[in-house]
Amino acid sequence: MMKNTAPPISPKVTDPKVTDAPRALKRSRPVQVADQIKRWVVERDLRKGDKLPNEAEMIAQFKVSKGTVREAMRILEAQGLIVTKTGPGGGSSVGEVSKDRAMSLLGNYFYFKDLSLSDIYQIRKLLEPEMVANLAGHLDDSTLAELREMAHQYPEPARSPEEEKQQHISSLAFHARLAEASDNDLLGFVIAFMARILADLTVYRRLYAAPNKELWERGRRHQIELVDALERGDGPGARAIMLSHMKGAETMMNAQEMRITREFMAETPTP
Amino acid sequence: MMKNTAPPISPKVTDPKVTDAPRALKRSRPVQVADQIKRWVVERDLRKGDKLPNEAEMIAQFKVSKGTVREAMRILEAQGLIVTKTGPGGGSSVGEVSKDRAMSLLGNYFYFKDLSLSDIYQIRKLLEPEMVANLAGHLDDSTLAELREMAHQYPEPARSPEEEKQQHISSLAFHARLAEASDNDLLGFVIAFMARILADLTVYRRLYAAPNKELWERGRRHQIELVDALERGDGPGARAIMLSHMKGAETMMNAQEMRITREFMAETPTP
DNA sequence: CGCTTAGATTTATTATGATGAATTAGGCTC
DNA sequence: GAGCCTAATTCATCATAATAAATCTAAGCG
Repeated sequence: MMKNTAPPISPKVTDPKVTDAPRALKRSRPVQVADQIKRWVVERDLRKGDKLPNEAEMIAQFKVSKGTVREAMRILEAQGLIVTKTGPGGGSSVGEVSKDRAMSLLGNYFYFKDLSLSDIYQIRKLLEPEMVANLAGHLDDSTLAELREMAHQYPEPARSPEEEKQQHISSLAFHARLAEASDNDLLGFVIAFMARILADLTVYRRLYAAPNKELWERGRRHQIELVDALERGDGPGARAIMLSHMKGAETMMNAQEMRITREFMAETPTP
Repeated sequence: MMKNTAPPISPKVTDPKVTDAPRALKRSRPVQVADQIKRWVVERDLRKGDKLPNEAEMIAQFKVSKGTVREAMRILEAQGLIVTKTGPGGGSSVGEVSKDRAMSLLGNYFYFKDLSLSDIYQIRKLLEPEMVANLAGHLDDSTLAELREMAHQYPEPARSPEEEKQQHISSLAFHARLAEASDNDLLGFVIAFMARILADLTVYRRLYAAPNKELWERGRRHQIELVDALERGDGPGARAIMLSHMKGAETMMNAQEMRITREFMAETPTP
């Protein structure tokens, strides 16, 4: 598609090559080159795995030095848009942005923002029930089995703070797994992102629920009932269970007054 | 400025051959350096504006060449974590990630994801009513005035497709402005992000509502009533109006079956 | 005295070329 | 034909030098 010559997209981005003389915007050359490569990719509708020209060609194409090209590549690589390999058949190619990287980059933004737990739970209470209502009856057997296993992973209440923490993280992984199955990618992403923030809080700030046996037991029962409801396609039931679960979790967390992790999110190296 | 003396941070210059850790990842040197700088920043709890060592010091610190340091800087810059200036007193400093950049980076992720309009509206219907309920009674006069002006900007139905488009974008800007005022940064961000996606769709794909006079008039009335409700602190009323508005907007959009923009989100150069 | 501006200084930016490392493809041996 | 070895290709890193941009200093001018 989009085969013809004229680019149909409005170039509100100040093209530094075209408008070079009068309005030299103070974007560095590597950034300009990176932008040009982005446009180049979009215009050709390249997809994951499609290859880009090699370094030498780029140098010739853009009339810049090798260092500049390399810096441009690093920019694109940092954004997850390309991957680069050495050797014959190597070079740079289009790489789809991983969910992990997207969450890390977004996490960097909220590093400066001081999110509160109630901020997060306000959204969780809205989104997670909706998501499971969508999911009911739409999960395949292997996913259901996986969820069921996660729900049953800790049959007993925690006996140590460390175990408590593990259970909390495991519970968040349960939610992240649900999010992964969502048909609505944006909904799933936001939910998974919140789960990750909470997990990071748990790890870095030793945030975990006070060892309240009753609340914990109810949380576990919720997970199991939820999987049941999902399996039998009971959307409203799943929604209700999740809402109840969110309220319970919020109660547990609210005991902890806590601010968002002051740590740039590390990218988990999963190539 | 910076206490001189010994290099304070562990300069575990990982010689690519001698990686002490068993999980020796094949991360390139620029990436390693970038990671170390990130750690360095976090450990000192540096904030926006705090300065990093200059190039020469980094070269000495990390025992790498100039080019490697520059590539590392470009990585951090691409993520919005640092800004660099030339000249005396220049160099690199910590820069907080702008909302615009965060949205662009996240948009790159969804570039590959084919979001649908119904995906977006499913979430809007949940989040936007909640947000305005929070906002009621919490807006200062200038914000209210600003919103009111936006709501009144187009007193007449559009007479041309181009005007229609402008009105649609203006309406989205109204929602983005609301999101900006949200106390809940995450909630505000998600809503602003969706508004931006829809705006990009409008611009790039000529997506705008069919010129339905009645629906448009209702949308406009909604905005005005909403500002009124916000001003008098009527949370439930604001919520109801927004929900109704979202349903109306969804109806308009659903006429268009449309997929998300196939365009990397351009960063608007707003320093 | 105050303002302007020419120059010096600091710092990043770009360029060039040489050497090294990683990976694959193809050929060679058995 | 399987497995190893060599060679070719491509990026990765380093080193050096020249350039450009921003700021500071202070001389010069009115």
